[in-house]
Amino acid sequence: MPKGDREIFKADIDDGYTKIADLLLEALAMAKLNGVQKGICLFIWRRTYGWGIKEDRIPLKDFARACDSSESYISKQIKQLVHWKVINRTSYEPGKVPSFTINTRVAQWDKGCLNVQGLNECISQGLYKCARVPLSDCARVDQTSALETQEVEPPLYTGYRQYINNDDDNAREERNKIVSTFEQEFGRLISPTEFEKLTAFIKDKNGFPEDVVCEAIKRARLHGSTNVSYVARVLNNWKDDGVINMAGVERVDKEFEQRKVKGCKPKARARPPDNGKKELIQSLYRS
DNA sequence: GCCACAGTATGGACTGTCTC
DNA sequence: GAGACAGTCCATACTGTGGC
Repeated sequence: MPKGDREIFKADIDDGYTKIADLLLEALAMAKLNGVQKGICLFIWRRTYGWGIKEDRIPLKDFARACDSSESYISKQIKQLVHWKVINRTSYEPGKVPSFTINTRVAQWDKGCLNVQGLNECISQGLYKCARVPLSDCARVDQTSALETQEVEPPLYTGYRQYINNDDDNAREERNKIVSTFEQEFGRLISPTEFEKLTAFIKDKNGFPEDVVCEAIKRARLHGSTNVSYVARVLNNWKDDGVINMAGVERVDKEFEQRKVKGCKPKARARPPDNGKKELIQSLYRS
């Protein structure tokens, strides 16, 4: 419920908030950018992550108003930020409004604007850890708990960050496939928790190949669900049916069609016990 | 096809602020 | 006071789009 605090310009997360990865905040704080350049970054965050999308078409006019600057100066600063790889201009045709995204791969930001080594040292030295016990939940927004499901604890987020920063080609390809499928189908960014839940199906001893996980995401979307629990249910059902790859998925589909033609009732699915969710979480921590 | 308009890109002159 | 830097303003060029 909106508190109406916006009317008196008192910020409150009940009136809306934007989920930003800590690493981006830490990098922006350290980046040697001028005021307008930081304003441009913040405005892109607001226009993209603030609405759960990866990129948005933003005209110079909007930037100029949001940053209280002129369009010509904004144009110059955007060019500089694109050159530094802090932001990406994903589509640009003269005469058309371009699309922008933030480059989440902070290591790619130009050395001229960010001391990556220094940032890494600050993180490892615990500079960004809160020195005091938080006064309330509002005083400390923990993205992994307050803004996500309450069942998740920091180790998952650490794993996610390590994964996001992983430069290994295979891992990057796997991440791209799952993350891009998720975000394309569900039209929103994947959260660390959701990411861990899905990759757990791959990391498992008898895990699925990633194309099966991607297929499950697409099935969920087809059935009107954008919930990762639905995806997990689909994958668990396939596991019960002995599916190990895409050929298995096709086999299960054919069997389903045949049962439908014969007029048989669909196979009853065993509902997981109430503690199933708890076990899933525990298994995530074990892996 | 022509024209007006919308939108971005760029360059240069200028001003204001800060530091040494 | 000089120099560096951030930022503004203006003019111009270019391209796409839509109306006639």
